[in-house]
Amino acid sequence: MDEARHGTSESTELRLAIMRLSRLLRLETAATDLSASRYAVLRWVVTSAPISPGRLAELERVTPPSMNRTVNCLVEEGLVTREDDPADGRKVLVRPTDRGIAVVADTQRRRDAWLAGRYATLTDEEQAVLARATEILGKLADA
Amino acid sequence: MDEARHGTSESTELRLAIMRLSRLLRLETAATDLSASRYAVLRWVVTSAPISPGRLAELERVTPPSMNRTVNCLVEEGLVTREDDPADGRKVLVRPTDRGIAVVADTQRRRDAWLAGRYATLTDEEQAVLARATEILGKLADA
DNA sequence: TATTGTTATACTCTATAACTATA
DNA sequence: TATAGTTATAGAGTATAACAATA
Repeated sequence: MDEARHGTSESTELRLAIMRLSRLLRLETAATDLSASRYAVLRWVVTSAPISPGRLAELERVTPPSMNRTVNCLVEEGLVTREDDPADGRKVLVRPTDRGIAVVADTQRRRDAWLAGRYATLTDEEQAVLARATEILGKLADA
Repeated sequence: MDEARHGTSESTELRLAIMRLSRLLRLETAATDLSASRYAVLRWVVTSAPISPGRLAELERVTPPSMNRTVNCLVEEGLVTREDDPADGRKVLVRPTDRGIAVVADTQRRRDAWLAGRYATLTDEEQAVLARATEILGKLADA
C-alpha cells in the first residue's frame, strides 16, 4: 500500500467503518426513556454490582460530583439503590433493582435485533469473516 | 450456533466489539480543544461545504436552534464562516476556514495514528481479515 | 492526614416556543 | 402561506471548588 498516494490506510478505513456503524447503533436503537449517559452507568451497575460511585466515575471518566448526580437520578427512577458499605463507613454500594436489570436486558435485546436483522442479509462467508474480525477487534481494543 | 445456550449471538459479539472500540477511539484521541459535538459539525462542514445550518441540524439530528448555536461558536472560534446565499436570501452557507480544515486534518491524523499503532501489532493474516471486514461493515451500515 | 462522597455553583449542549425575513 | 434562520428561555449533564465524614 502506498499511503502517501492513497491518503488513507487500511486502518483509517476500518476506523471510519467502526465509527459509522457505532453511531448508527447508538442513534437507531436509542429507544429508552433513559439518556445515553444514564444508561451507560446503569449498565455498569448491572454488570458489576455492587459498585461504588467513585468507581463508576472512573469507568465513565466523569468527576465524582457529576456521577453523584447521575446516580441520584437513577435512584429516583427506581433503577438502582444506594446503601452504606457495612465494612467502611465512607463508602457507598450501588446495586441495580429488578427493574434496572430488566431495562438493560430489554435495551440489549433491541440493539441486538437491529444489528442481527442486517447481519442476516450477509452471506455465510461474510458472516464468517465478521466472526473472525470480532476476535481481532477485541485484540485491538486490549492492545 | 445454539443461541439459547450461548446467550449471545455472533452479531451480539460484533456489536459489543464495535461499541467498545469506538468508545476507545473517541476517548483516547479526543485531544482537541473542540467538544465532540462541535467537532462533528466542523467535520461535516469540511467534507460538504458549502452547507446550510438546516442541513447540518438534520445530519447531526439536533434542532435548528441548537445547530445555530453550535455554528455561532465555530464562527467565533474562527473555524467556519457564515455567508448569505446569493441565490436565496433566506438561506445561509457555511464554509470551513483554513484553520478549520487544518483542525480536522490534525484530528484525523491523531486518530489514525492511535489505531494504526495497534493495527501494526496484528499479523498479516489478521490485517487481511480486517480489511475484508471493513467492506462488510460498510454493507451492514448501508443495508 | 488521606480517602470517599456530597453540596454549591457555573458552563455547555440540547430542546420548545415564538419571532423575522424571504420566496 | 411556506421555508430558513434566529432569539428567548429552560432542562440535562458536566466541571471546579469547597465541605463532611470516616479510616
